[in-house]
Amino acid sequence: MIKPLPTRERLIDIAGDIFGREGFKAATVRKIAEEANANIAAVNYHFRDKEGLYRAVLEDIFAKAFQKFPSVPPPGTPADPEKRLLIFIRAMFYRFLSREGWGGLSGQGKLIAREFLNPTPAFDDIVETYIRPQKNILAAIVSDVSGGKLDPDRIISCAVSIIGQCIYYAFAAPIIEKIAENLTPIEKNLDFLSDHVFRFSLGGIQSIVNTLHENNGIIGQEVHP
Amino acid sequence: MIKPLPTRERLIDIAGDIFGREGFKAATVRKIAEEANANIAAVNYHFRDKEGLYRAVLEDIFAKAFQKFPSVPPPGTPADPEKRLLIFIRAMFYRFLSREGWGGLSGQGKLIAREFLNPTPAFDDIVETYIRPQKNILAAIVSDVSGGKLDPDRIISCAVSIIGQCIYYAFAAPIIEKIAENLTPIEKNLDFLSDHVFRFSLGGIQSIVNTLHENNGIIGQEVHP
DNA sequence: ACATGAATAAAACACTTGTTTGAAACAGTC
DNA sequence: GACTGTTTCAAACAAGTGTTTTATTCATGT
Repeated sequence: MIKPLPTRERLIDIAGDIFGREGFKAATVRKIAEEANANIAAVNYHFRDKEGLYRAVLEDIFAKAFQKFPSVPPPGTPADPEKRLLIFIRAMFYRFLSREGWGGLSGQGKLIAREFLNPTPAFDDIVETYIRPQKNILAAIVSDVSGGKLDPDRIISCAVSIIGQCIYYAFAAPIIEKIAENLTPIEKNLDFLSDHVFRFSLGGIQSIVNTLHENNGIIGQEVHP
Repeated sequence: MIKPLPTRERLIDIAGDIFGREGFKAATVRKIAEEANANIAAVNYHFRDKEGLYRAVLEDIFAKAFQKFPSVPPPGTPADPEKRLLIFIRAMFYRFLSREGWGGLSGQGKLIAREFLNPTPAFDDIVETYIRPQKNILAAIVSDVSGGKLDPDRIISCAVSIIGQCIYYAFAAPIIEKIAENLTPIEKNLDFLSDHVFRFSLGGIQSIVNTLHENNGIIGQEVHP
């Protein structure tokens, strides 16, 4: 016999899914309350208003996922730069797409994607608490992998290239499913995808290091437009 | 003296912006009509209903952008695979982010991102008409760049990695702006960004080719979780 | 000048939305 | 068992939504 979650928790779980699937405005408190088996007024009682519920959802989603899938190896585990890169990439995939992460209630992943697209005021705190530290971790890894040969701007460019690949799988899953069935980012593909992005990115970084001397923008100057 | 656009066209332009910024549900026909200097009833008169307007917007956005920034060199222009890759990447960046593309009325880019996240029925046609052919073009380029050494699944993986990098810049622009000011994907950075993604991806493809013999999943097997 | 159809305008309609209200049910304590 | 604070519930409210209606203006061809 499983103890049922209290109303407040049920609301947060369901709301994360519905907010993500339909967006803040389109999601209605009526539907959220109904699917959570709660009364409509429960939202206002527990969270003041709809936005209060949304803030609670956002905080909950990030706290749980980063706790469950940390981006760095456990303390005391020595790891060379390449291995740290793989760990980082894999954590990202699992966080976004595994059943234990945001892939289970699949709307939750979309909620975050929506925040990237149109950050709400509530997201400012999240950026500082979770996103920026992640950027710094990855930047350090990229710097190490490149042997310290890259300037800050190029390090960040590479970091964005890496994150972009990972997030795109989560973000564009419905389209990927349509035009590349085999790569649908579901549980059993996560290791393959992590491995692919890892290798692709290693080569990418190396390539940036190797072409450092070339004058930017010379290549293909005559390409239109 | 510039001839003012007819109401129908003004509605499509403005609606693309507002739909993108706020989402289909949150965007109101009142606001769209007001900003387009049109009457509220004009939407229903010209497009039957709100969804009709949305469909018109979607079709318009894709038609214009792909006409303005084609992914392939002009007919009769011979180009080696690498050059075709650069052209493809650059076209993507300009389509998404330049003032002449979807970056001007910046909501339009977001509208497409929203469709990737949550495709509406109206998007099915777009996928077949525009997206799938793009996938095939890029797949052919990747295959050529790799010297024909990659199997279909890996080709598509690489293609997704490339597209992911490009789209991520458009999609996550607000966050990138916050944590990596120098790389804000605005007009003057597009060539730098195209060049970066081009080099990164060339190295990435090469790396996938070079590690073809390795058994998938062996690397980092003991990595948690 | 007139007739005809397309385009615009203001007002009204039916419906859904988030929120509030006041009463009822529940839990724990003395 | 009565008291108290917390939680749940059904009903009502005010604001905002997409759409329809009806009348008016505009453009064009004869």
